[in-house]
Amino acid sequence: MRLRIELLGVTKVASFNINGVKARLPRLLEWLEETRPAVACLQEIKSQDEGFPIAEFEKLGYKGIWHGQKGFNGVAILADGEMPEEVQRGLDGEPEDDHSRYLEANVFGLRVVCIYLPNGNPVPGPKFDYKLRWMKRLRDRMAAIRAEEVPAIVTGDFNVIPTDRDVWSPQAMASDALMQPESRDAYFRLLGDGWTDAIATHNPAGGVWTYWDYQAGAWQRDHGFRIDHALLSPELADRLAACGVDKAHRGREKASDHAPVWVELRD
DNA sequence: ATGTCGAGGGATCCTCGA
Repeated sequence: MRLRIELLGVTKVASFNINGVKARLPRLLEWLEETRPAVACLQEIKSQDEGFPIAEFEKLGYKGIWHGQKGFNGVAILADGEMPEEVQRGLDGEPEDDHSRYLEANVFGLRVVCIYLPNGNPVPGPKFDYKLRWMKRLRDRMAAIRAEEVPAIVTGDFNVIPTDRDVWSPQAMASDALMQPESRDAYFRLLGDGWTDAIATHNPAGGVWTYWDYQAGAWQRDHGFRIDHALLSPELADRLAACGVDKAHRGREKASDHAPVWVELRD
């Protein structure tokens, strides 16, 4: 019998852009066993629904829901010993949008939203326009969740570098969609609506990265930035006990280009 | 200036997306 996390008085919710669930499976299973989050939100599973290896997670005691598609994108929510109750998949407002980037569920008394926000490069262009429209649609949905006054967390790969303190070199990234003023404005509008950026709150000086490119020796040089976030509703913000980045997992063999982020919420 | 992955289609490489 595993030590139940409830005994510790906290619920750990983690997010991990895994960059391919099949390619990453050994690393992902090892991360779940070592860090044992109550809830794990996954992005970029890059798998169709029928190819998602749920049986491997069930062996570790996790249950889950997922929203995949062929080739790229795809999100999932796993929970330790409890089946997430799905609330919504996909965002309203653009019926022709067939990207699998949004999954929302109730689990462990929390509303958990797992997102993979569009990258938006190159700028300008249709992909950047899509990113900004998607952020508007996300804001609308998050406002509706706020109105429900439930303890809620929106976590995942936001593909937004919030401030210059969140990137190793603002100059090197200046033309990137991740830190355009429009991207940042849309992100800070979410915070202005009452959501708390957990990692930023606990690390006001910045310098925390969640992503290091595979190219140009970015990991070895610590050329990273912070784009994976956990946003807490007012009902949850006061319950934030700790948060962090599992940075060491980025340095392992066959690692994702992202490191997991996590929060611990007092019960 | 450049440096890498993962998936998919169709082929022992190319394209796309990041």
